[in-house]
Amino acid sequence: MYTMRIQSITMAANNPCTNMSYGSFRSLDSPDSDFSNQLINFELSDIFELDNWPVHDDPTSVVSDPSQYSNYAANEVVTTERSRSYQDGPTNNVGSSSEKKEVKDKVAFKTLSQIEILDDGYKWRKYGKKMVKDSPNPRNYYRCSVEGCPVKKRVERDKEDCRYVITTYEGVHNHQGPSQF
DNA sequence: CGGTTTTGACCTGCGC
DNA sequence: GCGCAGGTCAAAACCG
Repeated sequence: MYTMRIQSITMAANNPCTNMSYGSFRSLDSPDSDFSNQLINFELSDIFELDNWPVHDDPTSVVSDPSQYSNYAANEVVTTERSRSYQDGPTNNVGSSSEKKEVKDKVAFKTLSQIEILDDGYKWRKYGKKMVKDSPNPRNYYRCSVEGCPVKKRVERDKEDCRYVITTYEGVHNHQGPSQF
């Protein structure tokens, strides 16, 4: 589990057809972390699908061309939790054949936005809403509308600063995004 | 009329 | 075992 506040996101080598995009975070905080104040390179498709790229302060100005995200300034908290190490490769198939709990790829980010439903390019269906214990704001649960797609997301307002919306994606889309190139 | 939202009930995991 | 909290289900309502 890594948590960091992003100073900037730089993308390079976009290929919308393959979702194989690379970029880097520059972290602002996490002083205890190795990530502090250094660039973290990642394969974009590891963390979120291209069409899940966070919408920034002005959600009405969603950029449809991923190349325009290059050097996009941000101030978001990104938390990733992954079931497998991409450095090690997808070889961890030995040992307990049936894991009791399947840990899925998970990424959360905080966005300054007046609206909670940010258009990330996918079609979502709401399936639940809950009040959470230590927050005055309800948490909304969404599932990808595409049949068979396991991706879910949770959306809630930041309890500390309700100007922010916290979005958590879980899982990886098993289909092309609705915006076919 | 079909897809989406709403919302109370139900399920499950966890701490005590 | 019990209670709590988070997550999901599903029927009814809603909407284009």
